[in-house]
Amino acid sequence: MKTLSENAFKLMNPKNRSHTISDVAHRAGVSIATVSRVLNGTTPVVPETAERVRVAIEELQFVPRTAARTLASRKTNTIGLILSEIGGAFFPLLLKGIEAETRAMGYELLIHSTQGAHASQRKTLGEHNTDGLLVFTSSLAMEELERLHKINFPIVLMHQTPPEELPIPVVTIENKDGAEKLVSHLIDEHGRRRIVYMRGPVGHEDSQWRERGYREALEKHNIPFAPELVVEGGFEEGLAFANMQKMIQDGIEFDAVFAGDDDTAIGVYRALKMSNRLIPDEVAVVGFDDVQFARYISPALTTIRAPIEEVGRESVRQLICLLNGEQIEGLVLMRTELVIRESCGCRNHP
Amino acid sequence: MKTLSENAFKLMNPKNRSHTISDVAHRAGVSIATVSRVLNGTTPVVPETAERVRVAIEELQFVPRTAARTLASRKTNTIGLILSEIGGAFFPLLLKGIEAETRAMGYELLIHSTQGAHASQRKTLGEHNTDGLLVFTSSLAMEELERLHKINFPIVLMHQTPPEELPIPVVTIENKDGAEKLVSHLIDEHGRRRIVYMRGPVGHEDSQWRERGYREALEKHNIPFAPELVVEGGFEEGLAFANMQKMIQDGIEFDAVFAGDDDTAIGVYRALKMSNRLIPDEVAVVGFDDVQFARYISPALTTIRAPIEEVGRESVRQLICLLNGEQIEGLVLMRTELVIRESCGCRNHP
DNA sequence: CTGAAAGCGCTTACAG
DNA sequence: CTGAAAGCGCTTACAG
Repeated sequence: MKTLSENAFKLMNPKNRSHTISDVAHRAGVSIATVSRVLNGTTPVVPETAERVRVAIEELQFVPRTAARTLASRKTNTIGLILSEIGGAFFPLLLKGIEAETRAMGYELLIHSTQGAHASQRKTLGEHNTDGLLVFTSSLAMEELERLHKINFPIVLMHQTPPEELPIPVVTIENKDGAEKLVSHLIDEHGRRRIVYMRGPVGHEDSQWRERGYREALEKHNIPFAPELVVEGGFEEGLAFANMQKMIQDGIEFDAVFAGDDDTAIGVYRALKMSNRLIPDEVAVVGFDDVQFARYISPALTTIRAPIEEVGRESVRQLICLLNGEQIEGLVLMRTELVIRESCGCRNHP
Repeated sequence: MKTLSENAFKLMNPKNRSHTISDVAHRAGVSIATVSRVLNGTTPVVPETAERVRVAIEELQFVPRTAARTLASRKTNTIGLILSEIGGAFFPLLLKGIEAETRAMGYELLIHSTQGAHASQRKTLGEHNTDGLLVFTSSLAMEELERLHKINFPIVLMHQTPPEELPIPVVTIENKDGAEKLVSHLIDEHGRRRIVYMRGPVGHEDSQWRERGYREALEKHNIPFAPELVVEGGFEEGLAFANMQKMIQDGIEFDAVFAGDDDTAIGVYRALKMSNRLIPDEVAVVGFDDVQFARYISPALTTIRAPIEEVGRESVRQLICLLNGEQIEGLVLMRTELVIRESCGCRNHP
């Protein structure tokens, strides 16, 4: 019979190092292969033996080293997330969805932002440390994307269509449809006809689709497209403010503004208020995204709700299908939803 | 002389597997030890040899497997971040700081949220996959914290003091000082004397410090503390709204509200507006954090700016000192700053 | 159902 | 400055 102190001694770690699988094997009187089996449940093990192993694991507080597992199994069990900027109002939602689903699927999440100047540094995320990549940025060098695609490395893009020669799956939202609903609402319900579109940065895919939705809404209502009504808002408050102010000074007439996103709407609000134009009476304003502050600004912003968190979850699901060698669809379009508040002219605020 | 196709063939990977260090060694005509040396710069290598190795690495697009490195070197080169919730307005700033600094220091970042029900599952972040942990949540089981501390595993806590028996370093902000400045401003500049404090959840450390600052400001101005003026706001809009409304119905008099954080302030705004009390004329309102929407709500919120991003950066720095075996201070308190806008009664909005 | 052994792809004393 | 070899801590055919 062991005394307590003997037992305590056995539990100590002589080299002051964490225990390994062979410590467990010794303690349970089995081979390391057997320990590995009960750890992974890969092969049946006699119940009593398994129990002994489990007890040993518990007593030694054994946790297998990830690196050793990865090296031996050639699976990292890790998903990499590459994104451009961590700021921004919708980023938390995206990450929340990605984190939750990654965890639920039993994977780890490694994240990298490409903002800052470390782009040219040594490889960050790739085959050497992940099983697959989620890419939410156009700043991942095209050649790197090409290389990864060539070696058949699993990738899922978010909010961005790949070049034709690289058929990489995409998860994104119904930008065009949402924009069309929004602009149609302004026309149908509020009789607006001179509607400004404050677009995002040149080449920004979300913005391009929103512009198409804008144009389609005009067409459907037989309103001619007026080029002077499309101005850059940059998807940011400052530029939106400046350019809105400029339009006003230039005397361009309009009775509504479709801000490219909610941040843009903030700039538009500021410019309109500064020149004493009433929102929504004189100028209706609508945004896109439905970020947190949309309901708090005054008047509360009518906008499109994008299922950002769900985009995150779905991207992970798609990627994991890919990892499992399953065939997946090339494009997942998530539905968007019109959220009516006050800034469009509707008064029925809850 | 090699023909192009011969060369191309050599570059191909027969087993359709990524190249390893020995592929590089063969190609450069050296041992794998030498390749490792030029890779890590650990030992001097003759320049011409090093160059040949570099060329081979480039040609084969060789990237060393992280797992193999980790296993051999016993260093994961990875920092783990454990947090409770990913939502919330200040989370992006925190993560941004952490990510940037982690990257700058040449580490990887593994993140885990403890929200959701996977708490009891197998170990997530620990000695088996990271070199150290950043903990921003009280939900990491105390026993796990104890275990890690016992094996001398590097940990840095954020916004939370450890129990006395676990001297784990902490990085947090000057809550008390900030609150005191804020409340003193209300008293000195705006003559308020019946100031409500809407505190956060019971046991929330940030809230407790803010309450102390509140009390000290009162004391300094010889204003007696009135228990009925401290109510729970829960650090969330909904509860803040409900309890503010209740105070008003109960006929409790007050001329200012120190909302525990900016989210709380939103709820306070809503309740005050609903009962037609003018902000700031009848009731001054101030928040804490200075999240994005603080400047956009109407009237613009006077609040305390907390250097969240810097908290993130500093935590990483502290942790890495710990990893390097350096001694660090037990507590880092980041300074907070008063941001005066309109809701306190000051009109000098930029 | 179980064990002995090879192997995953690196790093790092140890010699030379 | 360089190489041969041991070793990091697991998984996984292969036998039995």
